[in-house]
Amino acid sequence: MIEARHLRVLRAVARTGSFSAAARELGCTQPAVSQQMKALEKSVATPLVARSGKGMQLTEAGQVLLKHANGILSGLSAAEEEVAAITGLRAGRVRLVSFPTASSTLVPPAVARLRGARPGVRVSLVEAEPPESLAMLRGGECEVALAFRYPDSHGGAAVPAPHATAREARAEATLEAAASQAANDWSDLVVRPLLDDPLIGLLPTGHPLAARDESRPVDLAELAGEQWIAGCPQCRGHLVELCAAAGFEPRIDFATDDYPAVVGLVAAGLGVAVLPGLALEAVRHSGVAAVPVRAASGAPAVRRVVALTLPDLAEVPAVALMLDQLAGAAADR
Amino acid sequence: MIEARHLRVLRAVARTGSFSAAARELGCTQPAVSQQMKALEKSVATPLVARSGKGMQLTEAGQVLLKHANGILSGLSAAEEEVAAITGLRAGRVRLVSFPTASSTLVPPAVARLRGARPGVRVSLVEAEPPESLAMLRGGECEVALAFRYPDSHGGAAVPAPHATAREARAEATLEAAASQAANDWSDLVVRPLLDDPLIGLLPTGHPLAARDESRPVDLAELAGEQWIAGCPQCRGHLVELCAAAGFEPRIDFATDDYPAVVGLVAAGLGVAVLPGLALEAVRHSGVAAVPVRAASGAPAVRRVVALTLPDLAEVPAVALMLDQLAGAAADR
DNA sequence: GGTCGCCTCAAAGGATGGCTTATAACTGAG
DNA sequence: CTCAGTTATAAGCCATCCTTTGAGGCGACC
Repeated sequence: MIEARHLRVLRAVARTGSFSAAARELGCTQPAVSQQMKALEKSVATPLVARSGKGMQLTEAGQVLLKHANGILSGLSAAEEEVAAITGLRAGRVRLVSFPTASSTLVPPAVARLRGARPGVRVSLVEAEPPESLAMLRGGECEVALAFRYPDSHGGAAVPAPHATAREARAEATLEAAASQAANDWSDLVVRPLLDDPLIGLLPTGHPLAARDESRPVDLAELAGEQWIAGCPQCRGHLVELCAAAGFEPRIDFATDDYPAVVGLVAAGLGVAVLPGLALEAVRHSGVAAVPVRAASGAPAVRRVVALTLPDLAEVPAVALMLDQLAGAAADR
Repeated sequence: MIEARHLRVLRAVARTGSFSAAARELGCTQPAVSQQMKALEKSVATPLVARSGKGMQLTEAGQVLLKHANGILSGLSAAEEEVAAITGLRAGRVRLVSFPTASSTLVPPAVARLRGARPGVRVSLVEAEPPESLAMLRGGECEVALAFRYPDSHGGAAVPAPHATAREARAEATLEAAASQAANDWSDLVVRPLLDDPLIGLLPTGHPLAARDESRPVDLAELAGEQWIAGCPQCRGHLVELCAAAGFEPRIDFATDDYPAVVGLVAAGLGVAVLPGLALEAVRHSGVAAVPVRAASGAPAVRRVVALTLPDLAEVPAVALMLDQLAGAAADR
């Protein structure tokens, strides 16, 4: 088997016309060159250099090999160069999958900053909700997935506790999570927390609680008797959990993942709603009152927005930079 | 530094989609593949494969490297193929340098046989006299040189005695040979004897010795009183030596390396000549009598025709085959 | 839920190969 | 003949590579 190292030596020998000079050019000793040439001649089973006293010439086989060596070695250095361009952020690609509210709020400034700092890095964006986006990440269809989860819910721990082995972590997750939520197991992923997105209660402007100071949180229990308008299926599930913790079951008459529709329904006085803060940012919410919501525990209800990637991909500079820019954009709000 | 071995592993991994399958394809164990991939990732300083549970995908850097790997490895195998074609005598080239009388007698059948047996081997022929042809051989301008020497002359031993070191051989040669004949030192070459070319005396048909049985040799001393027509400078020098050994100095009135001219001069009765048998084969020699010549020692006078090559080149199949065919052609006469 | 088969990784041992230093030999020039 | 430059060889050191062995993770199947 011919090795690239052999061809480098052959080229140096051919260029300099001497083993010693080739050794100096290659930064090694002359016997090393001599041995490499001998190894190469053995691997092709034919002499490559012919010596006669002073001078040395390549045999025909040597010339043929040298001709190929030039092309092969230049191809090799081109490959190194191209890879170096990717690692050096002069080139590369990051495919991002985001859920809708993040792609209209967090993603644009992060992508803009990345493109400004590293114009060579191409960023593409696809929208998908968390269960599907994780499948895309694990399936190699993207490098970074934005997702969210509700802390202390059955979706899994936001910050997984350290475990001696993944087996233990898995066993623990099995214990505390339902089988149907195995898709929410992020133990095999790199989780980069971005921000805790506060849940905002939407009330019709005429609602009694809307008259209070808007900065003063509303306890979920205060809305026990209301009619509810729910968002996406996952948000709806979480809402039910939160309300159960607060001691009641919400009466949900409308459910839609179209946030402007939710706002419109609330404004029309058809019920109250709880939406993520990010969702509210992208929607005009005139005609409704927005107030922070406190969970049963007394802490503000939030959903945790995170960026996810595969452990291997976390080492890729462009991916790490994307994560950094997303974290920066999240910190800026 | 990326090595070809790394790329072979990468390609196998990409093709099979699994380290184990790649190991089976490569004929080694799976940890070997794992280590090679790790080494490659270290050498390019970026991850190349991303694993997520079941599947594995190449990272962008991995895809870039794979794209180049295909070209590089195919170039590598093309190089091996082409070199193998040369060593396997399906291709290759032998540049032959010959002195004129051999190129018209020995060379044509030898080349014809070689081309018949190995049509892929290209043979080229250039004519040059021995001192120059040896310089061409040592200078890499040809692979095989045909030359001749006169045994027991000062040109050097026809079959060099074995020496412990080339230094000793050189010292010996220095002792017994004049400095001007250093160019005839063949101790650094591979010498393949082809044939002993008998020297033929040419006499005018009216010459008294021409009337004898043509198969009966003529002693050189019998021609002591003749006028002489000499051939090429080297032949002329040797003639003088032979005559000196026989006890006389030839009277040389004409000297030309044009053998037909020599024959013509002899036929015209302007003198006698001694020509190599090979030279006579290519020249019409009507009008002259050709008789074998015996030297002062009583043995037939001959010149030894040999094929020379460099030790390294003697290992090249095409060169070795050329030498064999030349020896065969010489043996056939 | 448990077992089985497949895949991957990690660690340790042995073997191979590369590089280096040191030495000897050869060539050409002065 | 001596000197400078080059190449080949041998011995020792070290890195690398490959293997074996064991463990853990994952999906499939019972």
